[in-house]
Amino acid sequence: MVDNGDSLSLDDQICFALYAANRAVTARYRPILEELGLTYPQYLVMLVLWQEQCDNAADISNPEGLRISDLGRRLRLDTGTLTPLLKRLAEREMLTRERSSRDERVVEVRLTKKGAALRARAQGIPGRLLCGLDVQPERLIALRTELQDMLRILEETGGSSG
Amino acid sequence: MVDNGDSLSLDDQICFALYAANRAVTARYRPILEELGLTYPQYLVMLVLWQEQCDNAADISNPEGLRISDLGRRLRLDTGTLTPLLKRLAEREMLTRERSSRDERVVEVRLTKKGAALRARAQGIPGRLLCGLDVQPERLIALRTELQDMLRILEETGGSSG
DNA sequence: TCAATTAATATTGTGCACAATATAACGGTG
DNA sequence: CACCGTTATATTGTGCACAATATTAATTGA
Repeated sequence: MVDNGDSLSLDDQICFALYAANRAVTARYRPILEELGLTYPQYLVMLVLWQEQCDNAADISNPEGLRISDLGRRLRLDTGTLTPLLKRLAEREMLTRERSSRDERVVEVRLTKKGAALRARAQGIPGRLLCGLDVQPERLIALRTELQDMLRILEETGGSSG
Repeated sequence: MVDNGDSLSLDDQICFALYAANRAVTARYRPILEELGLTYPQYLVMLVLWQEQCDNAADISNPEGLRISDLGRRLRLDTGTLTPLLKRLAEREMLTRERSSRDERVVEVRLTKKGAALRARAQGIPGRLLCGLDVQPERLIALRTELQDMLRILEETGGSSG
């Protein structure tokens, strides 16, 4: 079973392994996130906002807010995905969307109290997921590192030449 | 940077690494598959059909065809995804959808000549992708194995108990 | 100052994913 | 045969993803 990279067998394709594993993990998250009223991409957005709030804990007034473009950079998502997603989260009062007064093009996203409070309920989620998984933590960390490396390589060797 | 599984940091989450890497790989495929007029999930369907055709090479008449339910099992997709996808591929004459005469519930999917011929043009795709990627093949195979293991574990420890 | 350019977000359209439900066909039992 | 539970696929509705385009605001430059 040598993989010279030219096989068209489904089972030989790393791309399919990635595709199927990703959906399986998302499916595992789904019922847990449903308790919080979040979809998986919405959860990722909240993770960024919660992180941001921690980083800005020193500031009292937190005047900045996170731009949609910054969210997009972190999550690798564009506005076609983020705009409606953020509107749904805003409808549920998890966050606010406000035009920046300094630059009217910019929309600043901020957690509401409700959104910030949700963090406590999300705290146990990563643990609960790994819990049901019979895999050594070191192996998961190794896998994560490999995936991050691959992502970095894919993003660095970007566009047209190949 | 210890990961006890309780971090809510985006960068610590294997789930995000999986999510982002999957989309990055899919994005890398997109322009190549566009040459064949296929989306990425459509490509996966074609992979299964091409494989099936190879396996049945001994049969001359190939009366069986692949059931939608079999496709779904292999790709881990349900009819809500597959039915419209297969209709689009049928419109483009890549495959045919026919009710089984023996069991009218079943829809049998078969490659057309055009669909079968596309295999030749797809042959080089895995190679072209890995080519632009500065990663040792062994590392990719190891990553694939890890992902397949994870998928298996996720599917075995299935539903409600946790 | 005002046209041109750039930047940030929004909108539109297509194609997945998936939950929930519907439809139709099979298979067995009385 | 009529009834019933099961199986296979289809349909509907919601929510991503992403390409392409539009909109509005800031910036630059004659």
